[in-house]
Amino acid sequence: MELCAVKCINEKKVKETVKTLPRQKDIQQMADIFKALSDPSRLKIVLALLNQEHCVCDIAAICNQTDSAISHQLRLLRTLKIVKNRRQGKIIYYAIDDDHVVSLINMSITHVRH
Amino acid sequence: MELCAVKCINEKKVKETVKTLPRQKDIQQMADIFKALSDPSRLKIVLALLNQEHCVCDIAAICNQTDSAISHQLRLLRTLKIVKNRRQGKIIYYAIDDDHVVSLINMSITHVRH
DNA sequence: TTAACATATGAACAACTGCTCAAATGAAGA
DNA sequence: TCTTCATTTGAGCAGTTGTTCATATGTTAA
Repeated sequence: MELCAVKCINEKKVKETVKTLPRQKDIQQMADIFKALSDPSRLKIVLALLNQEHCVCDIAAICNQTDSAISHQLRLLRTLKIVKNRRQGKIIYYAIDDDHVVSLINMSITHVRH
Repeated sequence: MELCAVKCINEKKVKETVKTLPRQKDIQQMADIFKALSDPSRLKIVLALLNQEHCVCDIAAICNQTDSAISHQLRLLRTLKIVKNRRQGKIIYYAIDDDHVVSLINMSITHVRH
């Protein structure tokens, strides 16, 4: 049914730029990583693990949150393969599992510090 | 009223890591930048502007969205100083205004491409 | 003026997010 | 076995987010 058609101001520029865009799938994947780091409490968890591995209840202490809240966030981070865990008896230790995320965070730290 | 106290497993590690954390204000600011890039349609806008400046309705064409939706997103990106705009008659051109964000995005592009 | 056009804005709303609470796992020691 | 402890899970919810729609603003040309 296509109506309208005449609307876009600079069709040439539009086509040029469209060519340079990543595939939608890749854009989604990039957004997913950024989203994982977009919540302050979740970012704080990742920042904490940047220093060294920690068990869930230590992370909760560091972040001033309940174990449950932390566990929910860790699950999300695990799904995105940003963190990994290992069990040692009753305790489960979490650590960073993605070097690219480390780079992203370090870059954003230097950004904040001008 | 402080109760509990005995709970944390490794108080030494906790204190160590707490020392390494950025200030809460900085964590919030980092999260804000990541949040700006965490929505696929907003990220697509920034990716488009990475190539060259565009007017609102061109961006809408590139992103397959209404002018209004794009305008709302651009306002948010402007508030965060990620994009800037200049007027030329009726038309308003938007462009990237933050080099750090460019670096972040380029890094995440190489990430997605392994 | 007036009309046409590009963009911005505000309200409304469905979808999503992060937290809490209660209950379930699963491992270790008594 | 039973109990304790660290962690996980699911439901429920308040708060937030992205979009749409209708309307407003501001610029240009007639």
